[in-house]
Amino acid sequence: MATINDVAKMAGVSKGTVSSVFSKKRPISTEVTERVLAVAKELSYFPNHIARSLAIKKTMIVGLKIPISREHAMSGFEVQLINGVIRECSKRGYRVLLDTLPEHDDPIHFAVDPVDGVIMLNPRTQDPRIDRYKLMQTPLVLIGRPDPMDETVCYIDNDNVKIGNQVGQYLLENGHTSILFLNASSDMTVAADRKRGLYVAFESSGKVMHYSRKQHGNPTHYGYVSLKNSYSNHDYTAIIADTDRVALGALQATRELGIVIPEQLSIVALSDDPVLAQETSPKLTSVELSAELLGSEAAKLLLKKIKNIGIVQQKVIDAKLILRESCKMYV
Amino acid sequence: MATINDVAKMAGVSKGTVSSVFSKKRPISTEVTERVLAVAKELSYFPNHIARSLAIKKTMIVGLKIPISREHAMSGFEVQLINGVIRECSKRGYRVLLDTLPEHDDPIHFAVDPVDGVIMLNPRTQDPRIDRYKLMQTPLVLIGRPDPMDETVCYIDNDNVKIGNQVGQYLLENGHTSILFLNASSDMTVAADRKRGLYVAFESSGKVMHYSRKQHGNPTHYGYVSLKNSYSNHDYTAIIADTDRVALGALQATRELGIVIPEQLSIVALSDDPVLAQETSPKLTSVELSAELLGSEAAKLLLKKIKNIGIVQQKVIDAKLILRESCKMYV
DNA sequence: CTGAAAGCGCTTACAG
DNA sequence: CTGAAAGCGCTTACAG
Repeated sequence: MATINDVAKMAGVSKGTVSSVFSKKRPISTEVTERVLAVAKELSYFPNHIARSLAIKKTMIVGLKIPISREHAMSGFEVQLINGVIRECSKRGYRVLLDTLPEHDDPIHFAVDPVDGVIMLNPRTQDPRIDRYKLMQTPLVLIGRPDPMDETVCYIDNDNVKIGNQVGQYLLENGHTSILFLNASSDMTVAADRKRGLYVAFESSGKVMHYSRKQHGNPTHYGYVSLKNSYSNHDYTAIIADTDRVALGALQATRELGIVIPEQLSIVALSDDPVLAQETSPKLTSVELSAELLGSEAAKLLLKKIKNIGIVQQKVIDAKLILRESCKMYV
Repeated sequence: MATINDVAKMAGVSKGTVSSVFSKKRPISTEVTERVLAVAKELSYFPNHIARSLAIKKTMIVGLKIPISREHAMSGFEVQLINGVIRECSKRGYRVLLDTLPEHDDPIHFAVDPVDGVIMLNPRTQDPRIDRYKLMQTPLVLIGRPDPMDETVCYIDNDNVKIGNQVGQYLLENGHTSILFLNASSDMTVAADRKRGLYVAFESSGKVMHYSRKQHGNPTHYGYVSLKNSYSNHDYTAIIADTDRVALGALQATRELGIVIPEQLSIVALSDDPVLAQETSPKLTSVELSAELLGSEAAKLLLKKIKNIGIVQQKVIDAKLILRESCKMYV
């Protein structure tokens, strides 16, 4: 690969000049410009992004830290979210470095990446990475709230307490008396928040709430097995599934069990791929988390923070319960 | 941000030594190691990935060029494909730089990116980027064949002629007499290839094939409008939809038109999201392109090529027609 | 086991 | 409008 030096020599100019004809940061006479361009073409010279980044300390790349399980495909939620950040970034000329590598807790392996800022999905409790980004002064925005809460960090989140509460309310108002909550795994703040919201709704109702947490593994399988194993011993009137894929598994179990939805059992999913939810039969009642919006708002905020490192801001994205066909109204 | 120089000075060693402590490329005494680490921690030093990349000429990042429309979400095909490359890359410690930016045809804006190689989805006809990557000696693998054909470039592809042919055969064998082919837009090699395969199947059959090409815009809308506008004037017995989203649109039109599937009209989709295809009603007969496999094989090949720039290799991924419920068998 | 120095390929004041 | 030189933050022979 030819370097800026090669073309400078062959064109008989300084590398500063070559640099300028490519960057247009200072005016160069047309004759020199043409000569340089001709030589560049002849030598197949292309500017080196890395060297440039090192010099100007900016890459026009945004890092997206998103833990994707090795075994399963991305969920609809993740896909939409990625979509949101890509779209927003691409609008402003940024590209996205997808980082799904398992995190080293060892700070020695923490390097400052070739990015101008990072978006981090689902920070863990006490996530050490948050402090590290602070130390390296890398602009950071979380999707999902930091735990413990820290108002000096930027984040975008749903109000998951509210979501849990709302779904609980809805079910109660429609006469449900016994529900099964198939929650996310317990290390996620969303799981805790939704559970809390739901509890508040049920607290004084006297109704029964069964509870289960996802351990690991295939979400569809989780939904399937949970229902299959426990339905006969309980009289659920409704089940709340952590995601649409969990709901899909549950749906399958109901078919095999001969349970008819929503007459004998209602299902609501908490995270929803709008196109999938409309194609299931019955169509899935679900709460729309607006994953795409979470993503694009996170990107917007990050890009703002990259321009102006000082700002700290949080934003909660509204979620709404979309009534479709999988829930029975008892009243 | 502290640099390697700062810690070297404060620890009273050379930067080569600091470098070695972090990279472990040459042995450093434990006492020096500890001192350096302590200082690094105190100064919040983190190695700079960019500087390192410049020095060693390697980034452990793979570029993925994938044109994603600004308006619509990624298709299931794209999602699975991305999944495949991410998974494979992440296994080997590589990260993925997602580049959805519109390509400048202007070679001036072509820079050598901070990547060790690139995967390019759907190269255009006469794609000038292919030559440019050759010139910059960046390992490249295409997903979709180069057009015109060039056996010196690495690529992974389905056999789209065969796919078109197979679907045509299947429809013919089942007694279909008039079909509508809702093809992809004409600038894609897949469109030409599938059309050719289909033609070959229909050639001597005496059956009618109506043909339409996607212009742009929403695929679901394309399927919806195409069917809605033309069904009354023709007697299609089957329609072939370029993707499952096109099929979804067509399905919607059939509902509004009161056409019952598959009794009055059969539908087969050419690109398929397995989970979606199973949730539609009726379940969609479709050909599985194995997008995830296309992605992971492309990544495998690229990683191989990064190790050994010399190799050139092509691979065709088998597609299979999955019979579900949306096609009637007339015989 | 460690250091001094050149080098990776750019950019950018400073000077003219 | 252009050049010479320092600098961005690392790595790596070479020498000891």
